Amino acid sequence: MLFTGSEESAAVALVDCNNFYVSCERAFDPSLAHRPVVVLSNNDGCVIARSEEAKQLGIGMGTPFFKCRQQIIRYNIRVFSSNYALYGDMSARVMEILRRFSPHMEEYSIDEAFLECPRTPGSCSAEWALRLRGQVALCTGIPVAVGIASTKTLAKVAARAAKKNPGFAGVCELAAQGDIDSALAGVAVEDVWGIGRRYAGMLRRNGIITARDLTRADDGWVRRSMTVRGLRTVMELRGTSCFGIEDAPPAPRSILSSRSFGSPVGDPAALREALADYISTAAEKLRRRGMLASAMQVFITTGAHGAEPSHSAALTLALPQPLSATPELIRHGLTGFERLYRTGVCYRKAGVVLTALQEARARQPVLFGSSAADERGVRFMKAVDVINARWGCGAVSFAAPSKAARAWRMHRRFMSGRYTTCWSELPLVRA
DNA sequence: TCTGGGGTCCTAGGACCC
DNA sequence: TCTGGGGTCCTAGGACCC
Repeated sequence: MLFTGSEESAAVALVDCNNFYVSCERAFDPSLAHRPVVVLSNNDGCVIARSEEAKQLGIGMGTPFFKCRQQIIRYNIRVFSSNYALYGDMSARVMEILRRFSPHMEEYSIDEAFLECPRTPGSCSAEWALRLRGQVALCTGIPVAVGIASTKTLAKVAARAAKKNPGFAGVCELAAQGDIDSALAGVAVEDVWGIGRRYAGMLRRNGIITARDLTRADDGWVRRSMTVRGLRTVMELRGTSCFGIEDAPPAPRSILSSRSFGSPVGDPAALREALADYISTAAEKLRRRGMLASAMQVFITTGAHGAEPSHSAALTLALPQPLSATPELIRHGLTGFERLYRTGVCYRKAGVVLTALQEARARQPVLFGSSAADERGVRFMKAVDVINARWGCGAVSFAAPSKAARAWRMHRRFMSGRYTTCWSELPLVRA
């Protein structure tokens, strides 16, 4: 191999936590080892994480809970509601360890990170990956797979191979073209990163079945039928890097907070209460990012399931000035709600999206109105955030009072403890 | 009875401008 | 019948990700 200095691009590693949510539960409950375990989405709606044992029993990703309940009982599968306080904290611990292994790292999702492989003389990438894997396991108890290749998309393929082959010890490096080709021939086109259900169907109808077939497709055709994103994916599979490692994540462009209700809700007072709650959550996230929103979208929907006619309504509101204060955002949001709500309709879900975001620092002073009142508002919200950080979320909250039963609150019937983020729920160890 | 939530990017098409 | 051309900005919708 001829090295040509700057043209030689560094290898990319994808570190992927195995069955992350299940692994988090197992880290605090050793009795779950080697047993089938699943974790459910919000509202205990569908299966979003499965242990290997559960996968082998045929529990599919995304299966609604009510559809696999019989299987769960029959095979004595352990079930958990999703515990994001726990998973988020465990993720932060894993990421902190990974950061020690590379100067360039992108936190890609709650359970994945892309790292630039440091090129240390005399030490190969696979050894580096094994050390990294050992550290994460030692410090957090979370098993990870590592895939190494010249592009992110190929690193994804490598990580899959690392998980699938027990002989690989959780690490797979794809470097030689022959290895890459045979790996791609074994990957179905729908399993390629960036190819979803729609594109996969279209590709299959055109005789493109595997990732290897895709590398041989015509560029112009790919560009026309799958946009430039699709073409970039194809280039990446061929070894040309198109997606860089983004170590400084760009500021978010929108912030969303929404929930499906525990049970359908028709009472407008209860809907207002739910919406106010979601707006509070979104506003808190907004302030934590040091940002302001100039527009918000409110929506309510009956959902597409069941025989009843579905009704979805959404409204985008331009705010009079960039805001982050919860009470004002609630006031505007509820004004929007009044225009959306239809009497007699039972809704299943509501939410809010904050958009047209900007840095709070870059804020223009208000032309009309009092900046002193503004200042007071900012100090007030800061105080509320501090209290909630100290005493737990919801210690101080903004009410849109309702006498209605809290039917909209989500179901979480199988919740484990917040072992790492709440003093009263620390795990007990017996001698 | 019971089907998640939170994001990004890209394109097409319309409004609007000169 | 004919009815400019070129550009920007915005939004909705569709695709994707975990």
